Amino acid sequence: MPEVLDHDIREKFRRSGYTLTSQRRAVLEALSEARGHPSAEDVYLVVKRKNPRVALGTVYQALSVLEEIGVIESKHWSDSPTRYDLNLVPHLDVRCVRCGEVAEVPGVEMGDIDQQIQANTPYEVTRTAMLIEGLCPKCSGERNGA
Amino acid sequence: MPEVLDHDIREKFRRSGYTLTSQRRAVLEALSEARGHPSAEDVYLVVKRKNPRVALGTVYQALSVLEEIGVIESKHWSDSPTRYDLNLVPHLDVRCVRCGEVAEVPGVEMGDIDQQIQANTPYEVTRTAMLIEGLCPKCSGERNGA
DNA sequence: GACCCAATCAATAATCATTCCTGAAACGGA
DNA sequence: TCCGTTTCAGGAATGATTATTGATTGGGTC
Ligand SMILES: [Mn+2]
Ligand SMILES: [Mn+2]
Ligand SMILES: [Zn+2]
Ligand SMILES: [Zn+2]
Repeated sequence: MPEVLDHDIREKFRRSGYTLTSQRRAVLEALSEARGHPSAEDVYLVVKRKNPRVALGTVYQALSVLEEIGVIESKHWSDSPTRYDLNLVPHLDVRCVRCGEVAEVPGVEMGDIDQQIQANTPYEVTRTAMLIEGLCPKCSGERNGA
Repeated sequence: MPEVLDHDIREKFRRSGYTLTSQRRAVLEALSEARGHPSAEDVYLVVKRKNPRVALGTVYQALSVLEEIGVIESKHWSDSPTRYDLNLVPHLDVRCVRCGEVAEVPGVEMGDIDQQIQANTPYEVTRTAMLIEGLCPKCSGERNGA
């Protein structure tokens, strides 16, 4: 198991005032095990394997705290529960509309889109995100096969 | 009232095989009246003013049909019900995280982002969208005033 | 104009992700 | 150890959306 709880994470907890409880640690570990982009439910199932007493609500709370202090990120697709991501480096993710699998899309240059957006609206822009849907190779192949 | 039911729309109904019922026409009209980016509930309230018998479920059904045949578009933000838009020209919209108001963001050049995305994933990309959140001028001003 | 059939509708129940609530437990400092 | 605060587990509640179902409608046919 990689060193999930590095200095950076401990520091973010310290600065935020939140305590690093065993449940929050467990959620963090589950998130790094389930190397994909798990939903709250997915995380819950992993956490429960080691500690059957945790409730789904607790996982939601923990995820919310972790996101608030900037340790994880959430991504939202319509027609799907929220997915969580340990990868804090800005990047794009694509979700298969058929099976739900999420994969990263590296190497896309977004350029100055964010500045362009801010320059063209009187709103104070607080968040921008690229939403990508598609068919994964497996589902794309099965479309009229299997 | 502008000519909402232009040739284009009638033609899309004809080609799809769906019939242009009074309820669907009412939803379309409500959508063009509520010149913003109304939710299904918003549309429902407008429709109900003229025909109190329509049910919310009917509005959802009508919106779904209208989107399917390409007469309207839906946009999704987390923490908000789906918004519907008569403006079919590709464009960006920003939503105020405080009051929920949606406004268009003109003049942003997305460049070849979509091609870049498709070139960098084995997925067959079926949809991309830019999600923008912010504070509208009014809410931004009130942040530490009013 | 009466009749027929398929499409559509209204009303309501069900679903599902997420949040809220409550009393109990754990933690940290005086 | 005692106290106040934070966190937790469990379960109920919420809110948007979808599914179900039986009734209604409307357009074509005789
Ligand atoms: Mn990712
Ligand atoms: Mn718009
Ligand atoms: Zn797939
Ligand atoms: Zn606002």
